[in-house]
Amino acid sequence: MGDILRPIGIIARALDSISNIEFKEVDLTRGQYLYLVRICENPGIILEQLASLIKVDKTTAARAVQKLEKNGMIERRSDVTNKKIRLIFPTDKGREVYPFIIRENEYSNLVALKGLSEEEQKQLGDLLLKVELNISDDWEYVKAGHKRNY
Amino acid sequence: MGDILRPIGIIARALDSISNIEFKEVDLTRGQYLYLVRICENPGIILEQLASLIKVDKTTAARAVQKLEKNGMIERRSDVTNKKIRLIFPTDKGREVYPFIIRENEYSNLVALKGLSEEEQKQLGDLLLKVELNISDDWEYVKAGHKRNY
DNA sequence: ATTATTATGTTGTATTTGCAACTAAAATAT
DNA sequence: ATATTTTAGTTGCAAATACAACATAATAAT
Repeated sequence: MGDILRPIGIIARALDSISNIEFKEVDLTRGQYLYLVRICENPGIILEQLASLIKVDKTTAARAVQKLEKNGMIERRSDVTNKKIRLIFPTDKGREVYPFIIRENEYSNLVALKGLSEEEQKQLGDLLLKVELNISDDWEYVKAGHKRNY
Repeated sequence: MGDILRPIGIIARALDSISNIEFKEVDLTRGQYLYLVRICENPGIILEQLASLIKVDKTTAARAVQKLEKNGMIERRSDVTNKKIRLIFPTDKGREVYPFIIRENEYSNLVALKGLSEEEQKQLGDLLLKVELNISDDWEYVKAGHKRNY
């Protein structure tokens, strides 16, 4: 069976590295674009959902969101029915940055898929979604402190 | 055109997160397994090659290698013909850890590919290699300080 | 109704990551 | 032969990341 972990890691690091360099132009520091796009697309999302969506530790997400708030990109509102949760929304400033992120991501996607047929692109996307589903469970399991046996 | 950046990022973070937790058992701190496997498979590799292979900043690789050296996992030897480079080799201790890393990675790979047919697995692997090639050039380009226009 | 458990979020601390700037050897150009 | 550029590696700093431990609200169990 072929290994997919390594190419996936390589591609992910390369893309993330490129994005982080390019998003300095819109005053986003390392990693922040990840959170901001999700918040723009899911206004009212809560922290734990956000962390789970991105697959990042919740304390990392917490500090990223704190920083986005401090920089005026997002704002948090308390819920009326649930005093514990804090709903996260993009501000106007955050919404202005959003198209820039999308444009960059679309371009990187274009570069990544260069030379693949329409059919191949679709296959790749479909297969990656399956892999994402497969691995998500193990991530939650291991993060929750459980031990996989193999 | 479907987006592949997001699933790839999600999968990569999830897998890396799992690995980092599981490799504490063999006294590897975050990220170190990445370097150690490559060094074991390419004994005598130099730092810049290693960084480029993994797609990580060379200063990050430098510090990871320093730490692996301090912990007795790898050793560095100077080259006779080239005074500038330092060849990196695994130690016996490093070589002992290697099979553990491989076993964990193979298991994660298995989980990731669950439910995919042999044919699909092969396709996915082939397509990812193409994507890796596509994006590698842009990574080198942007890391070298150049600006992409899109 | 009270207790136990889970869900959501935060802070302390240690470590990793990477950009900037630098040194020096090697390779290339003049 | 000398000067220039590229290659390889390092250190200073600032920031991100995540584990541990915690607080408290919400939910479930008794």
